[in-house]
Amino acid sequence: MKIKIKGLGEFQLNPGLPLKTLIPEIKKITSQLPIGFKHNHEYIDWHYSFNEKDLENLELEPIFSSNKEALIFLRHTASHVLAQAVKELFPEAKLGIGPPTEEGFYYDIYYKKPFDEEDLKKIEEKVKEIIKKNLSLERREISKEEARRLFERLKEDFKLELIEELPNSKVSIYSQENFVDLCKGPHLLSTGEIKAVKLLSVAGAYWRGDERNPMLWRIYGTAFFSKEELKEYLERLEEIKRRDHRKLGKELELFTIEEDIGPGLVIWLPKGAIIRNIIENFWKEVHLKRGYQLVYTPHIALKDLWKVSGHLDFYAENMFPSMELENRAYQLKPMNCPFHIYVYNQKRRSYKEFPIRYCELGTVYRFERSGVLHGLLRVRGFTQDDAHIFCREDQLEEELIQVLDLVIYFLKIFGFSEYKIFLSTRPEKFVGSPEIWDKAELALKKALEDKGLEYEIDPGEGVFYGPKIDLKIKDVLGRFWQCSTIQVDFNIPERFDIVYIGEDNKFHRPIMIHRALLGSLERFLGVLIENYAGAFPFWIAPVQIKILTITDRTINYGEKVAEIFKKEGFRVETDFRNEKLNYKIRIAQQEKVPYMIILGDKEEQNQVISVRTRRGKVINDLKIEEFINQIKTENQPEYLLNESS
RNA sequence: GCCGGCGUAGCUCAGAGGUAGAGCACCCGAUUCGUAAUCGGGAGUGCAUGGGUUCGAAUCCCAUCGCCGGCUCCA
Repeated sequence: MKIKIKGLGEFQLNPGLPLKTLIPEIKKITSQLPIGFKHNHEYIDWHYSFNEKDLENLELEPIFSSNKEALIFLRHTASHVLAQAVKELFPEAKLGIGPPTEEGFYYDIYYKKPFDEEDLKKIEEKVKEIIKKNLSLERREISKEEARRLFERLKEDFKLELIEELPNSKVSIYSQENFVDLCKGPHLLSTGEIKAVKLLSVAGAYWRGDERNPMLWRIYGTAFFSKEELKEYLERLEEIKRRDHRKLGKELELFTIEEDIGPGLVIWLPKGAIIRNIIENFWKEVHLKRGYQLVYTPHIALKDLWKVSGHLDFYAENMFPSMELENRAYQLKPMNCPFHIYVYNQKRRSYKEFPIRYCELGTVYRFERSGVLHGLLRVRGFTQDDAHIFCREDQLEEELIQVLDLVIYFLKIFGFSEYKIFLSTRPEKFVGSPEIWDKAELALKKALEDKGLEYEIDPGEGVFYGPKIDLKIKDVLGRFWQCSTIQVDFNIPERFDIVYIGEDNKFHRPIMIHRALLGSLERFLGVLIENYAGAFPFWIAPVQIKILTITDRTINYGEKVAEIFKKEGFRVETDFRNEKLNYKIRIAQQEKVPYMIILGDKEEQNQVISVRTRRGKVINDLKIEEFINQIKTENQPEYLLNESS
């Protein structure tokens, strides 16, 4: 039978024989063997064999080591090597699952005691030994019955559980040396193809992610086709550590989370608060321009409000418990929506008024389990850049498009031009009828398609009152963060029975869109800190200019210059201390101040300034007005947008 | 919440049963020095909190709180 390989031609392959029997033949054509293949979105490795029926019209797409997908083969095999190493060192260990991931691979393994650093070291050595032996892998398809017997003999309880859930009557197993694992592949030809591997950490993980199940030990590692790539990856990890917003937040005095105040509760220090203030002002300005109306609402409300809204039925586990006063129960707000309903309800609404857009930087409190808190990215009190849009059904799509437009505008301003978009559909616990949900989901879909945005469906991940679009933004290091969310809601308007008078003089129910563009200011600022590595663009830098004197003689001139810049509205600090210039530059550099103005006798004589940027560029003898003009443009939020386009 | 690790001056960290230390920051003094750390001096912590073991605990044990890495969950 013939088999086609894209770009390499046709080959004679006998049914039942693995692809790797073709290697001598293929080597005649190319010196570079593919790592594996792809067919109809499925990965196929050299160990696959086909029957006659499979082979009809089969054309494989080769995957070479330069292709990102080749890493899946590599890392999957690396995880098997890891499992083999653990089994050799700890024969009683029981294997869970061991898949490749975005960045590497892991294997979940049950053992009577946790693996510590020492164990990890030993395991890594063993892994390297196994790689060095360059063991060939084998793939076999066996019946479920046979698999059951095999893994019973091996006492692999978790594998037995997996076998029972596999849909086909046959399952595949991969082996190397005396190690065998239930696995659908794909894998490398042999362990020696793993050129660089490193085990990174161990952590507990529930079997199948369910907290009712026993806990296994998850060993994380990563692997590459070359040592250089591994080195690059490890350097990237270092870079991530350097950019950690918790570390930078402390160093740059942006915010603090104090044990005495409470976990997940943020204090904005002056330097962080000014950034937040600048962003908030910009945000308000843009919203007012785009037809939103600004409102303010309280932080607590009577418990009954949350009964009506459905939060107490569907969201209670995320809410702080209520407090009683004068026989009435109050509730700290986890969302702003019910309040905006009351803004809407201030008067009888006409169809002519729509769309009505209320926005608020609303601070909400949500109870998050202690183990999930993480710096600014996951907190218990946060301020959403929230808005609720009330509109008619015929306006829904247009409004959604405008919201998408606005969110893309905001993200661009902050340097985020890439994102992943998810459409989250109806969850298990929901309010309203399935028909209404379908309608809402369709509206979101249409808006995305109108804008030509690609998206993935996230089944069952909607909020209890409606489906949503989430945007995950990609930062400079290629990591994704969820910030923006756009939600359609047909339900809460119904629960609060809000209406408007239509053209037909009858009551109608408006539709509500909930949306947060930056998400929460806390999380967004956390992401911003990491994205800019603390070196904020000029318009949001807490200190924009630092004035450094060379000797005490120029302090007077320094004060004069500082005054000029302050009067122009720039955020200026001075360092007139009796220290060497080098020292002052070093400090300003560490504070990541965009511009240092350096003043000595020469500058004073000519009434000019010397400027040093935080990137080390020096411009001597600048006229003050000239520099002011330059930084005035740079002080605009849209400055970077225009620069890059 | 669960699993593992950690918790020493404002910050970064050393000390691992014999009574607490370094660098930076801070205060004082000298120096007035042109693009990433000038020199000298001084003050400051009783080791997250509570309990226990011991002649003696920052060091060992237990509990609580918090943080870190994961699991689960989310803006």
